[in-house]
Formats: sequence, C-alpha cells, structure tokens
Amino acid sequence: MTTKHLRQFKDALKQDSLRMTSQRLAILDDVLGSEEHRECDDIYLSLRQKKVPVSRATIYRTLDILEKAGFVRKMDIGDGRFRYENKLAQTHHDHMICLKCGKIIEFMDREIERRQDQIASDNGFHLVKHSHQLYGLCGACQDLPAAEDQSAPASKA
Amino acid sequence: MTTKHLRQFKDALKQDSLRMTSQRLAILDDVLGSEEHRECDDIYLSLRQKKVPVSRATIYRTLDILEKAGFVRKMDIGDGRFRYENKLAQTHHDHMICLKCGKIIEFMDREIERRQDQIASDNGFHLVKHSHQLYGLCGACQDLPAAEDQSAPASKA
DNA sequence: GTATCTGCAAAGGTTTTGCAAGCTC
DNA sequence: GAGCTTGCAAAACCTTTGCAGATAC
Repeated sequence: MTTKHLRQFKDALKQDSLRMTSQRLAILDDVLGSEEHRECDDIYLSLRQKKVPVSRATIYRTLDILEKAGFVRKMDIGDGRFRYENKLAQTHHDHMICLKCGKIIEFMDREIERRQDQIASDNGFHLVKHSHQLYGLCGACQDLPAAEDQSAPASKA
Repeated sequence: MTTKHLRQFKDALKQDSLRMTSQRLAILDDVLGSEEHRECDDIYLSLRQKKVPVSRATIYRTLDILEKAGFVRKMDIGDGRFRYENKLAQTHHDHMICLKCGKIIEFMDREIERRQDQIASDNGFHLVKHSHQLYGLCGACQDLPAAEDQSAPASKA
C-alpha cells in the first residue's frame, strides 16, 4: 500500500469523523493487495493467515467504508454473496461468470458504456451505477463431459 | 391463460415426470396474468386474494419449474429478493431501477445485445443468460427535495 | 474524557429443505 | 398403489445489529 493511498484513507476517515484503527488498516492493506473478486470470508481467511485476527463484522463494516470512499467495488453476482474488488488498481469493467466453475472474466466495451449512458439519459434517468454480467460456460467447462460441477458452484441464482 | 400455454405446461411437466396439481396451475395462471416484476410474496398475496391458499414453499418450487420451462424470468435486482416476470408476454429486455422509489423501467438495445454475444464469443464463452441493470434516479425522484425515500426502498445492495 | 470501534452472539430476512400426510396418474 | 406434492416448521445462509468493553483522538 502506497503512502498516497494511506493518506487518502486517513482523509476519508477524517471527513466522516471516523477513526484509524489497526483493523481498518489491515483490511485496506489486504484489499489493495489483491486483484481478485473476493467475498467477505475470503478476506477474513486471508487476514487470519497473516495472523491478523479481525471479526467478520468488522470486515463488513470496513468494506462499507471502503466502498463509499471509492477504494473497493462491491458487486453482486447473483449467488447471495457479495464480492469485493480492488477498485484503485483497475479501470472500470464488467464480468462474465462461468456457471460451472465460477471463473470470472472481466470485459469492457466502450460502445456498451456509451449506450447505457444514452439510454439512461433518454429516459430522464440519472445514472448512478450499473451491473452487467454475462453468465455461461467458459471454454474449459464446455469441453468437460457434462458431469458434475467443478469447484465453486454457482448456487442460488 | 390460453389453451396453448396450458398444453405447453403439461408437456413440460410430463417431460420431467412431474404432476399437474391445482397449486401449480393457479401459480402459472397468476404469473401469466401479470406483467409486473414481482417477488414471491407478491404472488403469494395475489393468490390469497383470489382465495387460492398456497404455501410460499410451493410457490418457490413452482417458480423454479416455470423458470426452467421458460415461462418466467427470475431476476436479481440486488436487494436480496428475487423478482419473477412473465416471460411469454414480452420480448427480451433489461432493467433500469430507481434507487429511491424502486420504479423499474425496461429497456432493450440491439447493439448492446449484439456486442454481448460478440464479447462472449471472443472469449470462448458459451453464453447462457445475462443480467444488465442500470441503477440511478428516475425523473420524478430527481425533482424531489432530496428528503427521505418514497415507497419501496432499494435496500441491501 | 468522550465518542467511536470491536467482537460476540443473536437477530434478520429470504429461500431452501426434511418429513409426514395427501394427491396424481 | 407407487411416487410425486404439499404445507409446516425448522434450517440454511449471508449480512446486519445491539451491547459492553476497549481504543483513538
């Protein structure tokens, strides 16, 4: 984590009369150190592995702060668990999700983005955010003998 | 509900060795009679009003069957509750959702659809379905004095 | 010193599930 | 009659929350 990000975080906290704590710092550091789409529990386990014991409740609370401050993006891929990704390290993109193995591929299309803006504007809608996901089978999973699922199953949704 | 749809449903049931029951019929009828984006409880209350007592468990189970058979579309608008919509009465579309009043506006853009297919194909991905939602403020809600929310609040997500 | 934080455990809310009784075919 | 269905209540699940003790400023 860079000094710049640290100052950025402290400023964001101060602006809301929030305090800097070792837990918040550890969570920010962990999040900024990953490029994956992780759920709360992944972050929880990652921190435990680093011998930084933080409760899940604190992780959820901190992720909310980080989302509002623009450090992370919270996304719902439809299986009942939120995913969080480092927003600083990447430009905007959307996701393609394999229904079998759970693999996530990122994509970005300027024209789609442009049209979204246009559609919103045409409808007198003030766009705040969007969610765009493509679900299907990744190359590897299409080649499989259509047996049972592989690793992370796409449950619920 | 047309005779055609009824036969279509019976065929779908037969194909999976499922049985026709009065509950399933009532649920199908209710779903095909609405053009809204409803959650399980809306359908539950609608049926009760018609004096057709069906349990929520049966509604969930039946909606799953109806989704697989192509009668309804199940969608996740990110607030923790699934919405179901009549898929037979409408052509494909996606949704714009007001974060304040919960209003849902449908939209459809051929070029976006085309590009989605292209992106999937470029990545060796076999597309099964997609989810595309625009979140923001509808015209009416932008004009309001930014006080508290109106009716159905967009919680959780 | 006071207001904010943390962790725990319990609550919350929707959706799913086990089971015994009831229906379909 | 065999096997699928239903309804109930309980379970499951992730996420949020109340509270008392701990900590930052």
